[in-house]
Amino acid sequence: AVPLLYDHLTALTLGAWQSWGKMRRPRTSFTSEQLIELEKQFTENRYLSRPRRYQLAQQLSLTETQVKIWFQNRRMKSKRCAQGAAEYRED
Amino acid sequence: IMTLKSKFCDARRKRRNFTKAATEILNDYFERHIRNPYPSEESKEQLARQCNISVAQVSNWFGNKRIRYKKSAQKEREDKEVNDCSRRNDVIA
DNA sequence: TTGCTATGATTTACGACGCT
DNA sequence: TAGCGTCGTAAATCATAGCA
Repeated sequence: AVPLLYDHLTALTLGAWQSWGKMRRPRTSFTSEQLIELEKQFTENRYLSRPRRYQLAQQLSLTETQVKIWFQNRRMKSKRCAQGAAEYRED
Repeated sequence: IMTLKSKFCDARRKRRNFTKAATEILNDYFERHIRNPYPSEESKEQLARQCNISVAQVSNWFGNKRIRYKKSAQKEREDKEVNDCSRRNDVIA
């Protein structure tokens, strides 16, 4: 089988990721302003509608995909925290 | 970096290294499954019990181990290449 | 005590697969 | 088929533990 340690480095390198169409976006670090607003919106509603996603992306200068993925990751994080807390109570 | 809010609810702040015994168990599993170092959920649970750490910590450990193992292997290959080149240059000179 | 490197945890970005 | 959901992970980065 050998799922071969996924290698993006070979494909990536230098700022050439946009030209080849299907390359992974380099990991960017969101600003604290972006994070604060994303968190605020997340507490309002854990799921995004298309209009809200578009508006938030515009407002924060992120792509809609980045906002969508951020919410997906954020939901996973909140789930991890919840089950971590549950585990702790069982001790 | 490190904004006020995250400063207090970040587990990075209070981490401890795992015990030698735990690290040995994890490393042993990794070496024995070096061709496919992806433990199943059940294996993770077993390792977690043996090491007295959480399943999430086992996942973190394997994630870190895989990428760092790969990087060290890459670096070793690069170094070897450089060595080969300079050895060839020595012969030429 | 200081400065580095090792190490555990967290953060972006996807691939794979699910469901509608 | 499009498209958003979860799950598991790669890779980069963070924060600090721990050692020379």
